[in-house]
Amino acid sequence: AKLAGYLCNPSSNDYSVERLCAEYAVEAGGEFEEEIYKNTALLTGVCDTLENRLGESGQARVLTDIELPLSTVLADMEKTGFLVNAEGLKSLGEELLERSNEIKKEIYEIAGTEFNVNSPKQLGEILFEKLNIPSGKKTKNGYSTSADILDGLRYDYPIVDKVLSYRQLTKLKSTYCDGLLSAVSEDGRIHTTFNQTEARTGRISSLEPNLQNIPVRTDEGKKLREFFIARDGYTLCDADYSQIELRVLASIADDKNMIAAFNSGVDIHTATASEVFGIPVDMVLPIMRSRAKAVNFGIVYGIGAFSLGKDIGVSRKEAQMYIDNYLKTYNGVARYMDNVIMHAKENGFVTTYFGRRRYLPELSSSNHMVRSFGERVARNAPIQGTAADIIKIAMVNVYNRLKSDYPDSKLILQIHDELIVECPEKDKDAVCRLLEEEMQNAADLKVTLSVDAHSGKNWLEAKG
DNA sequence: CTCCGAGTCAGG
DNA sequence: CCTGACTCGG
Repeated sequence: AKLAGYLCNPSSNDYSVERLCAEYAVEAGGEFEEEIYKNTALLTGVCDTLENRLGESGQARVLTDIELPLSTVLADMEKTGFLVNAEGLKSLGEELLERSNEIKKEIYEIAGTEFNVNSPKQLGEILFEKLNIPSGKKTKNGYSTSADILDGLRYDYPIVDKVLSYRQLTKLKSTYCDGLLSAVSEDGRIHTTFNQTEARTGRISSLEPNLQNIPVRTDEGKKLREFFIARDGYTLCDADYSQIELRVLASIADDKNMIAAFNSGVDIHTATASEVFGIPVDMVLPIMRSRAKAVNFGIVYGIGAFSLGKDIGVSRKEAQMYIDNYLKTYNGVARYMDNVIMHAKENGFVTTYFGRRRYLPELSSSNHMVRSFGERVARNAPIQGTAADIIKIAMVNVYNRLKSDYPDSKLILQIHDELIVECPEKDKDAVCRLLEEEMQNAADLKVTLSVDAHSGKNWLEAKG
């Protein structure tokens, strides 16, 4: 009932039978001697209603073929958990504490006073009032001290550089070293909880602890992944989709140029730059690729010139020019983006390739901000949601094949476009091939899905 | 002591 | 665009 309720309205936040009965006007009817009989009647009634709704909205298969079988897979993943090297986490935590304390002292010296660096309020006062560093005003209660503001000041003001370093170290220490350590169970493993009815796009989320946001982008953060390990005699196999969301976009927009770009085998951002700037692939400069990459991301997110300009540090006007050129190159994407909003305004919802819905009441708001938000979501949700559907299908298929062919191998984690299996060492190559095959074949799109799989004794190594 | 919003930052 | 955790401060 909960999963059916989620599919009927993924924007809700309570799928209890009680709440569902209220939402869909289900009543038990008659008198009941005991509470449990009444609850059973309500549950039966609400299941009938939801089943009908799913049939009418074309989501019956999303429930029966994706979400219900997935729930078993997720339960098994939670139960299995991920083995960690707790000693390693602990000593890294101690090292981070020492280093952050050093930096904290240096910050106090430059500031000429001791204060709580972790308090944005106090930090803002020190930096932008006491030290008169130019501020890029913002926030309700004062100055913004966020990384994107401080980043532009770090080379001119040593204290800013130190604050950013301090923040990085304390983040790693508190959220990851301490946070993960407190989540290690008796068996030495971390058992996250997967929430299957939280994300409005159809993704799953991970909490207590969140294993879907373990650092990877910085070298400092990456080290953490060495402490996520396979048990003795076992290996980790890690497989991830390459550019799944852009491939989904190329396919559902049926954009001939973007499909050709993927089929060319050239790195997609380089290929995009080559198309947009009208130059050969080998003439693409790093800055051009970087711009093209930002636009590719921006398009997937449904963002406009304002956010894009802010992201890549150019004017709104210049950003608009990039977007215009991009949409001229990928005119199928342009057509798709218009159509999806038209459809959404007509029907009040958008759908993924597999029929999953998201309702968008924001589109009929009289508030421009709210409406624009609705339009960005309308552009993004089908893409993000289709990618989520695809990896869910892959997970169910991987789970079934492992269970029959490699019963000692276990799926242990999903991170939106990535799957991790812990398998006996001798099976690692076969399991990598299995992952690649099932992930690639999870959906038949107009662009082939590309998957890279690697193995290793720890997560960092298995990432390849 | 608990709760909550805001700010910040980790991932996709 | 989609999430979750930690910290501060009320």
